[in-house]
Amino acid sequence: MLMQSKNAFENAELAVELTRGPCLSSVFRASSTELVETGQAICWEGDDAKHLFQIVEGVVRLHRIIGEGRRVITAFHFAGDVVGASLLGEFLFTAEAVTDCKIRRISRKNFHQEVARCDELRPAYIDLLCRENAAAHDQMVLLSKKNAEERLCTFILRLASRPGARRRDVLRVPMNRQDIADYLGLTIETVSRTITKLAARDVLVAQGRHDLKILSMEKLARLSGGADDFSAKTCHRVSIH
Amino acid sequence: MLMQSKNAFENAELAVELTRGPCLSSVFRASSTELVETGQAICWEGDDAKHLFQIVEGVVRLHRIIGEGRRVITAFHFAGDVVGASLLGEFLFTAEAVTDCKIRRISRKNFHQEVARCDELRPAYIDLLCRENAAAHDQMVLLSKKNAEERLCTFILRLASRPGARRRDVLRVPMNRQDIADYLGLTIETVSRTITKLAARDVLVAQGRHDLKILSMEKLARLSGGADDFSAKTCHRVSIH
DNA sequence: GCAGCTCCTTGATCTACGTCAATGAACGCG
DNA sequence: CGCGTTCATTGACGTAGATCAAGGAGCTGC
Repeated sequence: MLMQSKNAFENAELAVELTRGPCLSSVFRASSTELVETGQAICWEGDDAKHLFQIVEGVVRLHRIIGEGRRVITAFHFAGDVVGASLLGEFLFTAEAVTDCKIRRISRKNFHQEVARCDELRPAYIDLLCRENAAAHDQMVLLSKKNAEERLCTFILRLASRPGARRRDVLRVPMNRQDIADYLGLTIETVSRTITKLAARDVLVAQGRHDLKILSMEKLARLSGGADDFSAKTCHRVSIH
Repeated sequence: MLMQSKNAFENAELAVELTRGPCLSSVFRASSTELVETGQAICWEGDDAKHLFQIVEGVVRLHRIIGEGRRVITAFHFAGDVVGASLLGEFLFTAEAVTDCKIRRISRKNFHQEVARCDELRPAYIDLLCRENAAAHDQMVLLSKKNAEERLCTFILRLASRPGARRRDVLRVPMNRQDIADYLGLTIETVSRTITKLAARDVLVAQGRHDLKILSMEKLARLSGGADDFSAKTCHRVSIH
């Protein structure tokens, strides 16, 4: 039915309303959507940051290359997320589509004009910047003090906490092992081994390359190493149940 | 004597003008300065973020505690820096004085009123948030992909790039080894051994606990592992001279 | 349905860094 | 000024995770 075909779209809008308030999303509403195929870049590290993007559908990774073949994924972004808000002059990352994506763009100039013009937009923008900062801090903690198992569990919890990411207890993991490894500061082999180990402990089971069946959210939360502001919340949520 | 005491003050003002423009600093100008002794906390992780602080003099570390005795230092801040700008509800870190400090504070409410009121303040505030974000990204790269030597060299370069941090080729390092280790995601022993190794290679020499004599900025830059937006700049600066 | 990818898993080994423990240098205090 | 405390260095050893290498599983296209 109509509902069905409109669904992904509506979900994106909904996600936006829920996470950022209606405001920031409305800036993009006038722009037409562009299609970006899996693997294609949306913008490049070092380029002039002339645009901001909103992800309407799909998953995007942000990465930086350092030296010979070292890649760091600094963030994943999902439907409703805005990419490029926290930039001054140039892009500090390359953004690439992890899955086929629909995006909208707005020029940096227009964006800032809109933000300056509309009093309700400004707090939403500040809010976004602060959230990005908080996320970066959590990631610094993860990279600095967590072991492989804690990193993986934290990552899975983050994914699982997105509304609609789980269908029953099956979690969709759109990115491949290399993406996960580069995000968590590990190798592909360690990610793989850690998943196997978690399966042996009845925490979760891999079902194909892109699905994880979560057997125990409690164990996952306990193994995530805490103090990440997110897992703290999850712990809480879990212990209340 | 009065001159003397006013001197540090003036320098802080100057540092502020240079790094942030006159605007954000002016918000704090009405506030009286408070003294914070070495080791004392300025605010605590988890507390309501009711104030923002500006460091007038001294060095401050921001840290988070995770689990049993794991501490992550997410940033160091220096004279002129504003602490607590990128927060929504509560402090995401504990801030402590690394050296004796003078600080000023302003209530979050007043701060946001001022920012909303003054059109010139807003870009300065956005600018600050974006810079913090960029710094967090650089740190994520460091923690995720750099080895001990690259981390240390990057850190020393960052310190050395602050105006006035070097007296001739002697760099003041106000923090102790544990602070450095917790900032770089290493242990105190590894930091110590790495300094020794750099000394053996004629890159630098430790002079007491808190001074490093830099023997070759070029080597330092080469060993820092690049791609950190900072070290790129430094490389440039060095190669021009 | 099988050929040929790409991506993932598993195993064997290697190593950078952590841990544990002892010694030595700096700084404050009586 | 020497004594004690704190902080830093150095050494011996252990280990989590990287690296290297060999299958295996899952798509894609004929």
